[in-house]
Amino acid sequence: MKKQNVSDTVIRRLPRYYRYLDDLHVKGIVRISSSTLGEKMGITASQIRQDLSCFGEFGQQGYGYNVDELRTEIGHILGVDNQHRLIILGVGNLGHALMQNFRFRDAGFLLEAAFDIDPRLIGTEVAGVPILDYARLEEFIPVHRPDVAVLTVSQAVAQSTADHLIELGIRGFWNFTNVELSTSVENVRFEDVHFADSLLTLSYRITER
Amino acid sequence: MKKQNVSDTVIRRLPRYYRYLDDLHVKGIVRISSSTLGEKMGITASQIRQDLSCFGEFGQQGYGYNVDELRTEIGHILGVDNQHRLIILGVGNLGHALMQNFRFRDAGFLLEAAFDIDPRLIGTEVAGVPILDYARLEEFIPVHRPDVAVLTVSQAVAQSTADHLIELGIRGFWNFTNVELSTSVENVRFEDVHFADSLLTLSYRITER
DNA sequence: TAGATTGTTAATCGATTAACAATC
DNA sequence: TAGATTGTTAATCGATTAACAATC
Repeated sequence: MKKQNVSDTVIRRLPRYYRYLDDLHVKGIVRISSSTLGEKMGITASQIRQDLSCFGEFGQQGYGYNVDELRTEIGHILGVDNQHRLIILGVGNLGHALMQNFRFRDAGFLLEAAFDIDPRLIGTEVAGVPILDYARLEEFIPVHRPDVAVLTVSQAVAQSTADHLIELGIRGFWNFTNVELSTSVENVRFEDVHFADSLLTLSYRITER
Repeated sequence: MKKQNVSDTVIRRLPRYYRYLDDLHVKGIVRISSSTLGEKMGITASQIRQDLSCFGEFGQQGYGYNVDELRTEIGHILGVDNQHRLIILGVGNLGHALMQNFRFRDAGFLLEAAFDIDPRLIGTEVAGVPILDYARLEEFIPVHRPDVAVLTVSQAVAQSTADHLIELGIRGFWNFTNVELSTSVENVRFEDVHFADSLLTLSYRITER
């Protein structure tokens, strides 16, 4: 029975299921039971079945789950076959690293362009993706209609850049600045990658007390 | 009354408190109540007081909290004044970006060196930090005794690199490879930064259904 | 003193685990 | 058919919120 609103706790586990299932698939494993998967992942079989039940019925009694099928279903739930379009704002070290290394395709995203204000970067390409002048954003967005903006600008301009992009219609932000963004506009989603927060929790855990 | 084992949910909120308090401190704000802070952060005053009570009593009835004092206390709990030492494994785009941009100092870490196998990188420096030959790891670690290794190597060698480092005594890993690491050695902590998982949750949230 | 706000206990809510009938 | 394993309901556990006496 499908749920209306699935809790954030469940959503945050989906990519992990997706990764494990993809791995099993690559290894040529065809079927898996919730208990075997649970063992591998270090969680209970109950949790897996409970999580999946939010979205439908994907298994078969006495058999378990077809790995490829379940992987595809979870991918679908996550929206990886939606071909979301995305742009990068700020081609510093981190923006550049993402352009060069991150498999946007695997997450179902198409990287259309990157933007910067540095004249030495504008007009060049990284991994086949053009770096355009930030000033040309306003003409670019209505034409290409990207869904998501990756924010790899400096902290100082993070909020103002976001505001500008929201005004132009962007509704999803993958935020790498160590700033929490906010807006009064409806349906804008921020996904923060807080490096510092992550390292600090590690610091806590290795601190003797 | 201090708790023995503080739950992970609480720990993961501490860096956020730390950030907000630091911000208030920089803005020159001296005191704050749990309700005002809660409003700013979008959480309840109850939660703040409950969270803090795991570690001690930091406020004063009728007054609230001294911003600078509470910030310092939370920093202490997180271990930022421990001067943890850290090394980077793999100076690709991402390793390089972290060396150049990330404020390790602010998180209480001292970046001692980076390691790579590329002869074009070995012997050079980034932001004043030397890049050394991976082959020299075994002589380096016993001398400098780093606490944490940042893993920015390729997926393919992630687990084997971790195994090697664990053998040499490293007990904390800040893991940027999209692989989940494991070990049978006690007291080893992994903190994963899963870019793909993060982007996939954003994908879910912007997908119409 | 009166008002404000803490730390903590109790109540509520949500998430995880266990149990089991249904069924492949 | 018998064994295995699902999806779901019920029980448990943990986390969040509310309430309030203590007190600055």
